[in-house]
Amino acid sequence: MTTAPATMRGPVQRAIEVCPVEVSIAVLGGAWKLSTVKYLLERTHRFGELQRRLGTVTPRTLTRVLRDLETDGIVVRTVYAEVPPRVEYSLTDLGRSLDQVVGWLNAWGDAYPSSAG
Amino acid sequence: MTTAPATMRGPVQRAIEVCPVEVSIAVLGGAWKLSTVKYLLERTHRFGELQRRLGTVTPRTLTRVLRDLETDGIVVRTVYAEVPPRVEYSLTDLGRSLDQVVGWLNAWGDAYPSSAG
DNA sequence: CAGTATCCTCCGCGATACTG
DNA sequence: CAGTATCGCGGAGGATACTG
Repeated sequence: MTTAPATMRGPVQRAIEVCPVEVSIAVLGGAWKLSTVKYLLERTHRFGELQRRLGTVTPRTLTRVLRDLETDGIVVRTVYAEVPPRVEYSLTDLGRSLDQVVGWLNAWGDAYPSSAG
Repeated sequence: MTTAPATMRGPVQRAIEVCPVEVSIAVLGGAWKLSTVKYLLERTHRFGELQRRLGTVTPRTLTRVLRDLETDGIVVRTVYAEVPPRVEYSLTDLGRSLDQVVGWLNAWGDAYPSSAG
């Protein structure tokens, strides 16, 4: 129904054997992934935009993050045949279905350190 | 207010510099962590119980997972001076505050593969 | 029962430099 | 602008064996 991954990444496959929450972590865990989704929930972004908003991510890492999210059916990559090159990243239906989840995790992470000293 | 970590693990510290969602991932990301929390939301568990319910986790890994969750203020470890030894793991207030999050992630992960082939 | 001790492998992620 | 190419390190997580 929603957008579906063509091939399944290893970590995701293995997670399915364990528990649904492990599937979520296999897809969304790892640095920069949820931050990227969070920005894409806001609006479509270009590669450089994402890089600047994320702050300290390297191009290589951001590329892999976006490729993973694309493989997992979260992100769609659109290339425009222009000069200079323009590539836009947006969310699939499945990606947009993360709206609530991202909201909760953002709120929980935001409240987290306040309980510490 | 809720239970607070005494010391802060490196990944969590670094995540704070980036985005609240990265904090959540720093605490909850990684294999077995959310599954463990999910079972502990159900009720208190002993070490061996958790190991059996998780299925294929090694003792070494489960120990580290539980120590991390303890350091991060999610889990409480209670040792009973008995023979044979008995150790029980339960959630802190902060850990219990993950109820909703775990529910969402479990539901999302459960629906995830159905959209694929 | 509830872990430790050792060892080892994979790969996530960063640093740096280069390109169509 | 939007990446790729190379290199390297640290740490997550498994395999196996042992212990208070």
